Amino acid sequence: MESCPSAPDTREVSEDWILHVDLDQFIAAVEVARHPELRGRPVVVGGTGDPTQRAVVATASYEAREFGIQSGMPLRTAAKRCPDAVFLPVDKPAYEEVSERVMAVLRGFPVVVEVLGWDEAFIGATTEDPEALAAELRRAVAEGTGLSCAVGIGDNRLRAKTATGFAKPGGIYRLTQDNWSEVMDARPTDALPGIGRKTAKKLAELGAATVGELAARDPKELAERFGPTMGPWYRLLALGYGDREVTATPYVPRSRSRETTFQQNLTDPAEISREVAALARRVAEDVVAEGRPAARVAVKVRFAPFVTQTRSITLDAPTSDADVVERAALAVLGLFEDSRPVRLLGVRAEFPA
DNA sequence: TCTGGGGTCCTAGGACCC
DNA sequence: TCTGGGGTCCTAGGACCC
Repeated sequence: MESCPSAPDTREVSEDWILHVDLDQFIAAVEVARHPELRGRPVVVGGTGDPTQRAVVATASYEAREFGIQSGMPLRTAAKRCPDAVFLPVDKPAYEEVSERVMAVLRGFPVVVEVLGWDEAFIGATTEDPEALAAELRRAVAEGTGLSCAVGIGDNRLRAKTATGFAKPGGIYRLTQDNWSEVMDARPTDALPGIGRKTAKKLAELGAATVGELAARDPKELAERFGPTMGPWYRLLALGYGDREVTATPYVPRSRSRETTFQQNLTDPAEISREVAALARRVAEDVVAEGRPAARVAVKVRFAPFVTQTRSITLDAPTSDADVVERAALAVLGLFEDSRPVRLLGVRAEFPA
C-alpha cells in the first residue's frame, strides 16, 4: 500500500530500534543510594540479612563480586568468601518504588516501554541515532533516580538484550545482523539468553559448544534431541533471530504463588498442614487482588535434603474463594506419600488459559 | 555452593473419547 | 473382542529467567 502523500517521509533517516535497559546491580545500588556510607564497600543483599540463615544472595555490589560472590549463592558461602561484607535484608517495597520511578523516567521519552521486572525494560523507538537515545536515557535515569544503567541496542529483542551484557556496567553496545556473527560465534552457547548451563552441556555433547557451531547445526537433529519447538529455536537463537515487537500492554499473569523455606525442617504433619493452609490463604488474597478466579491449585514440597515434588488439581470451577483454595491445597497435600522432613512448602494458583 | 522466591514455557505420558 | 489412529485434557517435571 502507498503511504499517504501528505505524511512526512522520515524513512530515509529514521529506523525502528530496540533498546534494552538494565540497571547496574539494581538492589545493591538502591541500598547504597539510601546508605551512602556503604559506597565502595562490598554489599550483599539477601534473605533477612542474616548470613547464618537459609537464604541466597539477591544481588551483590561490584565490590562484593570481586570476592567471587554472585546472585543465587547461599549467604553462608558469601560470608565465608567475604566476612567483612555488609549483609542487608531484602526490602521488596523499596525496590518496587524505585523501579516505578525508573520506568516513569523511561516513559517520559517518546518511545514504547515494556517493563520486564524490577530492573529491566525493552524500549521500542524510531530514531536515526540509537546511541544518542541510549545516552539520553542513561542521563535521564541517573538524574531522576541516581542510578546507573547499561543499554543494549539491537535490531531485535534478542540482540538488544544480548548487547546489554557487553554494555555492563554503565555502557552502551550495539548488536545487529552486521556484527552478530563476529561478536558471538566463538562464545559458548550459554551466552545466549534462553540457554543455561544444562542445555549448554547437552549441546556441547552434540558438538555444538559455541554459538557458531549451534547456528550451523541441522534443525532436524536438534528437534530429535530437544523437541520440535526447543530444538529449532536454539538454532534460531544462535543465528541472532528474535521478535521485534515491543508492547506497553500490561502483562497478564498466568499464576500466583507463595512459598517458604523453613529455617528448621518440618516433621509434624499438623504443622505442615497449618503452613500449607496459611500459604493457601495468602495466595487466595493475591488471586482476589488479581480480580480473576483461579482454575488450578498446586502444592510444592521440598523434602530434606533437597528433593522437590509438586502435585496439583484442576478445580471443579474457577474460584476466588479463600476457603475453596485452602481446602483444595490441603487435598493436594494429601496426595504426597513421602514422610521425610520438609524443607520448603509452596502453594500456587493458576488462572484459566 | 548444603542450595530463596516468584514467575514462564515446553515436554511427555496416560486418560479419555470418537 | 488381543486391538488403529488422532485429538485433547490433565498432571509432573525440567529448564530457564530475574
